[in-house]
Amino acid sequence: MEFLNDLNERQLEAVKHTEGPLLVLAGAGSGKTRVITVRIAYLIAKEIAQPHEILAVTFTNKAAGEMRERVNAILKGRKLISAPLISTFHSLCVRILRRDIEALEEGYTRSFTIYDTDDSMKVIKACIKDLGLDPKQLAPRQVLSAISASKNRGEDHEMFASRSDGYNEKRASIARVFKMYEERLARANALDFDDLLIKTVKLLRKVRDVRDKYNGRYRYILVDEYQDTNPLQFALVKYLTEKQQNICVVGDDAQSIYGFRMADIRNILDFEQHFPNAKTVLLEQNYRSTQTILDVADAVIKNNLGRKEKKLWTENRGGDRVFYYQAFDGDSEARFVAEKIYDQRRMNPRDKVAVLYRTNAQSRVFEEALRKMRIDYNIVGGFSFYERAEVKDVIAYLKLALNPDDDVALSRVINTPPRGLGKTSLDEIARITSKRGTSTWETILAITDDNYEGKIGLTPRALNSLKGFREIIETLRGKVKRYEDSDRPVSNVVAAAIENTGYADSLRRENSDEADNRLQNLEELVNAAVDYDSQDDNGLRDFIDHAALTSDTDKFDRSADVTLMTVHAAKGLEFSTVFIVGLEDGIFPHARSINDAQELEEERRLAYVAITRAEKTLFVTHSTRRRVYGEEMAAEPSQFLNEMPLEMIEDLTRGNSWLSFARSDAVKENIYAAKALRGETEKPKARSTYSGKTYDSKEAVAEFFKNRGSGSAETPSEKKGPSGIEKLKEFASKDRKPAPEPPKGKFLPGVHVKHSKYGRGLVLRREGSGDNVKLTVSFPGYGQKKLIEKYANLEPA
DNA sequence: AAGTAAATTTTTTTT
DNA sequence: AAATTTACTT
Repeated sequence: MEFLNDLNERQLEAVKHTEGPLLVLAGAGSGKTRVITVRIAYLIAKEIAQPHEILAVTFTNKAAGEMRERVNAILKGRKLISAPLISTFHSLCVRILRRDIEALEEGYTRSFTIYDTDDSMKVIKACIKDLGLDPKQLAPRQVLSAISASKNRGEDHEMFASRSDGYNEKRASIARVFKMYEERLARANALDFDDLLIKTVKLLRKVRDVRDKYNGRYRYILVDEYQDTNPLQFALVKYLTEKQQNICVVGDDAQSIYGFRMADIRNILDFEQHFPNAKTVLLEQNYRSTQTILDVADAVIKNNLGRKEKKLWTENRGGDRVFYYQAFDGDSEARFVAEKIYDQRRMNPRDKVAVLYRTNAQSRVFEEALRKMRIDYNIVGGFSFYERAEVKDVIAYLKLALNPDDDVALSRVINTPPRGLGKTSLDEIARITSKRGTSTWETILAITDDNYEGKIGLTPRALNSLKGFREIIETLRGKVKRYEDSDRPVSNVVAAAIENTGYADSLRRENSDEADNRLQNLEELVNAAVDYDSQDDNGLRDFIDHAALTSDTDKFDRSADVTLMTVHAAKGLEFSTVFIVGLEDGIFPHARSINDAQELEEERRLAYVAITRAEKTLFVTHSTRRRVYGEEMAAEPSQFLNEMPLEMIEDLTRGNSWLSFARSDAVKENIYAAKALRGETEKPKARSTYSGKTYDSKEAVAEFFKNRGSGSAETPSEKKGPSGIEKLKEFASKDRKPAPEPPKGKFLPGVHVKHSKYGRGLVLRREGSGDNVKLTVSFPGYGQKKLIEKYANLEPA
């Protein structure tokens, strides 16, 4: 068993402890995936378990795929009769439900449809409308996330309603939507992402036979990224391991970054209580990064309270300092990154580079800069292939063929391509449907029947179109059956859904570049289907499930030289060189997390994840101005930059930067200010709730913007002159299209003001004119406030 | 009914 | 700035 040789003692301990519950607390880069994969291989090679008796669960398809690959690599050469099941939580649930959901006796059948977030949103919107509620007051987005959060806590709509009776009108409205949403999903034989888990847990809880079956089937269960499990996933694991207790979980509490999806860090912290007699193995040796990078990461994460103490160490030598750059604006930040990548690629062509940002919206400028420099890059996230409208349309036809009660799919394609069934006709069909209380498809069947008795407010032409649509779907359904046992069950039907529904013809008639492009995408979909036919002998059903459960983060290509992605998407990956960009207050940490201590800690863990992705070289950048919603706003450095040890940072900014100011003698002499810069003056209690800029808490430090008379990041040093802000403006007018001349003597973005209640703050944004001027001002300790200039009584500060 | 222009909103993070 | 929704033509 030579594959055990390159494990350290701790890792070996984790691999060999096969019986009973095992918790592996694995720090970043400590060989977590290696432990899981080797453990699987060990179980098989030692014949402790048959391959098919092993279940490994991950969160992403990407992780599952990689794990599968690595297990295969270790075991290559051995003839195996079966394979371990390595799956995501959601695919595992689909697999179980496709077999056994009918045992739940809730009316769901095995041909249920999966609704993705988009589909769910459509149902929510329809519910809000049909209940006569105002979508302005009850944002569908909010409703959806409230419902999802509730579901993930393990509640149903009745529990939600019972927690909300009485005074809270909004909650009561949400409860009504919740109820209707559930009814509609049930009627459509559809499950949303949360339901996949909920129904599986329910099934295992209620039906003894089913629970026994899966308990018997999977004798060894492994869970990756256990710190990201939510209560439902925990329940699932608990039920699946009930009998044998051979559960091995691997995770790192410092990398818990899915709180917004109800992930509960206590699952990992309390593992020993949940599973008595659990053994715990701590992996602290890091094989990925330099000591410098680990020290920086550690300095940042130390600011979180309540975590399992864990100190990573490495045998790797010190390494470079962390490179820092302050840019003038988003474009120059991107240009800097592109240039550095260019240099890096020339010096070390084999090294992989990643650009990590907080939100997907930040990717654009970096894409443009890289394209200008002719650097090939790969981008993870954003638009996925399966999210394209034309692909979703065709998939909707296929879903409809498998489950015609799927109302969302039906409404998507009933008039796509246009068949003369406009709003009026669709409203009438909806009216009859809600009167009958059936699915839309059944209404269509009824009213297109020549013997239909009821009143139909449809024009003969519309009714005729409807008959045509019915025809199309029924033909497609026939094809699914006909090709089921052929050797191309998927691609034949996919092709039919494109050609025989009038979809392709309609695109061809358009005769535009755009339409051509869409046709090409559909060709790609057919290709994917052909692939699918040749690889697995799974049917159309699996193909559709795959499309629903595969996400954009799954398309990471390890061979790409340069990858752009969010920090979330980067979890579990590693790169020689990492750029963490947009380290600004309000971006990273995100503005929505800044006023909540818990969420701020999650942002900090996110920063920790980002830093620890780097093997050799780490760049951190921020910009002093940033476009948000199309408007330029002043931006302050992220508090996470403050938390990094200044002596480990090398400033690459040309001219003065926030960092050079932070280190300047003037500040160093003022010990208090220096400490403030490092965030060390906060009272312990205020610490975790503190939301302002730490260096701003001392007046001397706040002078920063004023004092750096030598100009912006881009301007080489000059003699002291006008204020920094004026310099910035001057620079702006030279470098780019002349900005509209702002009114003089007013509170412009970038100036500090004084407010009677909130004290000193920085103007971020100014909108409107005359008496209607609205200002967005950031007050340390109070967060961002929107003020009407006329009434706010601000003074220059 | 369908296409276009105007207005409005949007950004966390993801299975 | 871009995308989505609504209002308004034809």
